[in-house]
Amino acid sequence: MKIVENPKQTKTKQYSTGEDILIKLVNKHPIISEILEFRSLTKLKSTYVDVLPGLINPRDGRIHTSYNQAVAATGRLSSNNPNLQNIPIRTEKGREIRKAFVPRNEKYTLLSADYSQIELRIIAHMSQDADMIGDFRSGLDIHTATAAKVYGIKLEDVTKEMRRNAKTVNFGIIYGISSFGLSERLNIPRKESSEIIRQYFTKYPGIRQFMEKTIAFARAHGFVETMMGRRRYLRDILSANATIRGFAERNAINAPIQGTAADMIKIAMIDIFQELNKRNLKARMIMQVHDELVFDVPKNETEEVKIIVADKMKNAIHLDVPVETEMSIGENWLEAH
DNA sequence: AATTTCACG
DNA sequence: ACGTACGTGAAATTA
Repeated sequence: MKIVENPKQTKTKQYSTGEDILIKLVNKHPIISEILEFRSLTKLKSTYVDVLPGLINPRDGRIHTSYNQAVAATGRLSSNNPNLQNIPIRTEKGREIRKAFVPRNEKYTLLSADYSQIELRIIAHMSQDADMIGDFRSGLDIHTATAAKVYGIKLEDVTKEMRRNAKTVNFGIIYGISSFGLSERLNIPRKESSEIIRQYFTKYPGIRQFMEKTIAFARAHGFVETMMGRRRYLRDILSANATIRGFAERNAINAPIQGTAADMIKIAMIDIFQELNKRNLKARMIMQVHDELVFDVPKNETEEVKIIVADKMKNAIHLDVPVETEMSIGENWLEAH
């Protein structure tokens, strides 16, 4: 429609119309926001609403997924046929879909338990960064603490926008951030994003050292490891092509963190399974969504199961920072979350 | 069959 | 000069 100077194109020379691109064009033409709304609604309809009812098993009236243990390179599970690890939650209409996931009958309730900021806690532990460990130990809201450090202000002076930016930065750290990537996500100039990253590494020097050490290890050995010794091999870590090498370096940083979180929840799942059996409880672990476990629990077992789940999740792998979980129950998956 | 987009953590 | 945040799976579109 010629509403932008240099339209971004995909590698096959088509005009990019992904959400990130369109959002930047919302003010250029009234059609843009209509397209975005249409896209989000048709996504929900075609992927979930039109499909899931047909997948109900007539034998038991329930939907069954498969969990793959040897697909994700980091050690995470993946879920398919259908994927129950990407059920909507972020939009209002999406949340209606999540409400359809309910306990087996009226005597049962759904219990959801999830780890709080587990990957950041793991990077704090693995890097042994004194400041980040201190922030977690003092029970501070980590994104607020990061904002105060990066902007050089007091905790109480952190605005919502600053906290939101710091949260984006913290996520970026886990993924192997670049100033370009951060500038795109925060919609700020490269100069500003570079400055934020520079400040971040000044305040959390252990994090930078951990990243450098991890990449050096990958160069020397050709793989990186989680705390439990799970390896990810990185064949491109010595590539002469900077782009390809950059991907491998970000994988080197991310895999030990994401992979350790995967190890942790898997250990918790084994321990919980055994404990439920040992106590002859009727509660059943029915789903895993990377940092969350969902249980179908007889209402009279809820208090006992909550204690077991919290204990096994928190104590699966010891970290030098607290490991915290959030849990709640509900008449559907949205309420329980 | 490959690519693009978008749902989730 | 170049490309650019990690991990998935499913549906629609393109070639």
